[in-house]
Amino acid sequence: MVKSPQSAPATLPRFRAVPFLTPPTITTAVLTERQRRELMRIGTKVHLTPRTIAYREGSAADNAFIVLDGVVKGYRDMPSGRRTVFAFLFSRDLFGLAERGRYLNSTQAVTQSTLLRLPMRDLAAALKQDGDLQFEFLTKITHELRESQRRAMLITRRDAPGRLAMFLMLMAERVAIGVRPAHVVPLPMSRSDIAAYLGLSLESVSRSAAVLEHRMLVKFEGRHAVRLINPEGLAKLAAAV
Amino acid sequence: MVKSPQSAPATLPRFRAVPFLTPPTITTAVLTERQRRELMRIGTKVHLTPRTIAYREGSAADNAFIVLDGVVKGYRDMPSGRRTVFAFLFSRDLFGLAERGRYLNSTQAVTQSTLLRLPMRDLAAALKQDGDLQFEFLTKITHELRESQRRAMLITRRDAPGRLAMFLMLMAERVAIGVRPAHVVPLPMSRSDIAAYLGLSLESVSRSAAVLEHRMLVKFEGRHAVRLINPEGLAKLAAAV
DNA sequence: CGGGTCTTTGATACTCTTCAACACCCGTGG
DNA sequence: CCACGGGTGTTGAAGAGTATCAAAGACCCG
Repeated sequence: MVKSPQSAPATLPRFRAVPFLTPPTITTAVLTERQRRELMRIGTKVHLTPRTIAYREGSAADNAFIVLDGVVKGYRDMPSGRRTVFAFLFSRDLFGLAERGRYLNSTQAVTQSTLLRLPMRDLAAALKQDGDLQFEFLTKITHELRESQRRAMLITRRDAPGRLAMFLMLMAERVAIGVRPAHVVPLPMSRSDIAAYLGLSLESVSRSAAVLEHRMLVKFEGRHAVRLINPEGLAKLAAAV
Repeated sequence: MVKSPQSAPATLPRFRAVPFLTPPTITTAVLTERQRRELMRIGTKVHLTPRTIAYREGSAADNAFIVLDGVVKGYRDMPSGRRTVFAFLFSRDLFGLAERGRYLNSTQAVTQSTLLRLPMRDLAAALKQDGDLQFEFLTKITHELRESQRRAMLITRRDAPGRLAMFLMLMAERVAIGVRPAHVVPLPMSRSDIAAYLGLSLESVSRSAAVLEHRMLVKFEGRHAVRLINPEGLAKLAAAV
């Protein structure tokens, strides 16, 4: 069986990131073998069952985390009881960098997950010493800033079907890095999580899904997968803004 | 005349950021004198008149920037002609870290501004060599990620007056760092910029401003300032979500 | 003082939210 | 193996709020 980069063993941490320098200048492979071992030395593996909370908003931010395997969501409960999901964190994502020593939002496992827990003090010390390693972190955080802006773009849209279309495109391109677009895209999270991510009501997500199906763009298969029937049409709708 | 940190001369760069480590661990002053001089050595000052574009979306991202003085906006034009403002960048803000050597959005001076232009290659080299300096950048980018998430929270709100209230609170706390809440808050940007930032129509912003005034929460003074009449009430409305 | 830009105000249509009831799926227990 | 129950997801109807189109008003600069 051929080992693809997608399914690399979750033993050593990696980053999912696009560097900001142009190709000819890239001297990084988004974590070298040595750097990954260094991170493993600093951190400890943590296994999370679905719905387990990694940390809560407001608690002491002693650790940063790297997702080795699985899906985690970062969210925040609003005073009104509404919940907002800021990000779905997948394998090779970094999270847990907080403000003034306190986490600003909570994180919960969506699926069975494995995390690498990195004590902030040790991590900070290691980063300051190893400029190249730290540069990878800088690249990664910048990448996450851009992803956050993409979500902001998504939320800016007013029409629910358009938002859902953009979301599906995001999920699709995540599983199809470099490969031809996957035609069946897994959706590990619940409808309610999707709604909280899209800033819509649960019902609107459901209706939008029906709209997309009626337009013959996609076909939802069970609760946790979509088949892309007409990827071009979906992309066109997603890009409309 | 006493020189406050707020009005420090725009000769040396600074960062506006909240560190992620807890106070006892903070060994940084958000750029030491030496680091600031190092950045000045790498970069060059650029003066921008209002409406001048620092760079355009899609162009080669050869430089990062630090705002020394003035206000700059980061925006993106959607296919539909709609414009989204992602961030207002103030003194001590960092911007221009791009993806794969291309800027993802455009930046334009809102007011007369002074920037420090930092060639990416030199900057990257300097950061890799000076772990402490790079840690400041990491802190700063993390700070901007949080600010991006705050905007996302803002956009998630459905009611226009609430969004505007949150925006005014943001602007107010920016000018009142450590000081008692300022009662007159400058709004350098146009209504249309505010609308693009809030994800609302221009008219909705105008109407929301009227609502806030009728509720005796604020009083708009001219086009570029607000007086906070009832800061607690405004904060309460802003926090409602 | 005048032109042009920016902003405010008004009326209508449209979409999403909300509340409510129903259908579905899955694990559990009989 | 089948029935049951709770969480999850879907569908329906009414109401709230903003976007849009249109026009008048305020402000700024030359």
